[in-house]
Amino acid sequence: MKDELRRNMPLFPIGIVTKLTELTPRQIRYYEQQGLISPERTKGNQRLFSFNDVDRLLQIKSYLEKGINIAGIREMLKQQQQVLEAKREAETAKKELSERELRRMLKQQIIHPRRGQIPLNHGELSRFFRH
DNA sequence: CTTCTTACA
DNA sequence: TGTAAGCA
Repeated sequence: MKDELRRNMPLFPIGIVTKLTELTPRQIRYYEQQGLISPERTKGNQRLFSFNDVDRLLQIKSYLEKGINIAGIREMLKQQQQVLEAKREAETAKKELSERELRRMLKQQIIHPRRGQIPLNHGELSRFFRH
């Protein structure tokens, strides 16, 4: 989950990206103008690309080689982004369910302590059920 | 020297 | 898309 931040860090100037992708600066700037990528800028207005930007450029390149036009690629990325969003939501829902399960089990343990188990005191209880 | 924008072929 | 000009 912390990887996402790393992948979105503005790191490389356009010169590095041209070597990484085999695309010309002209092409890269044009794709940005077409809304296919949104690299950050330095205080001096220079573009700084992230790993995600580079990956996306490589993706754009392969789509272009397969004969898909800019408009088509824009839609592909849009849909792909929606899929990722749905995935994140599903993941979040899953974790919330897990927490509810944990709470339920804790409550169960407090209400019906098993033999040999030390009951939780008030401090611990309030900590677990504060929310 | 690298990058940026703008304009033209 | 390539290239040139004039800046930063």
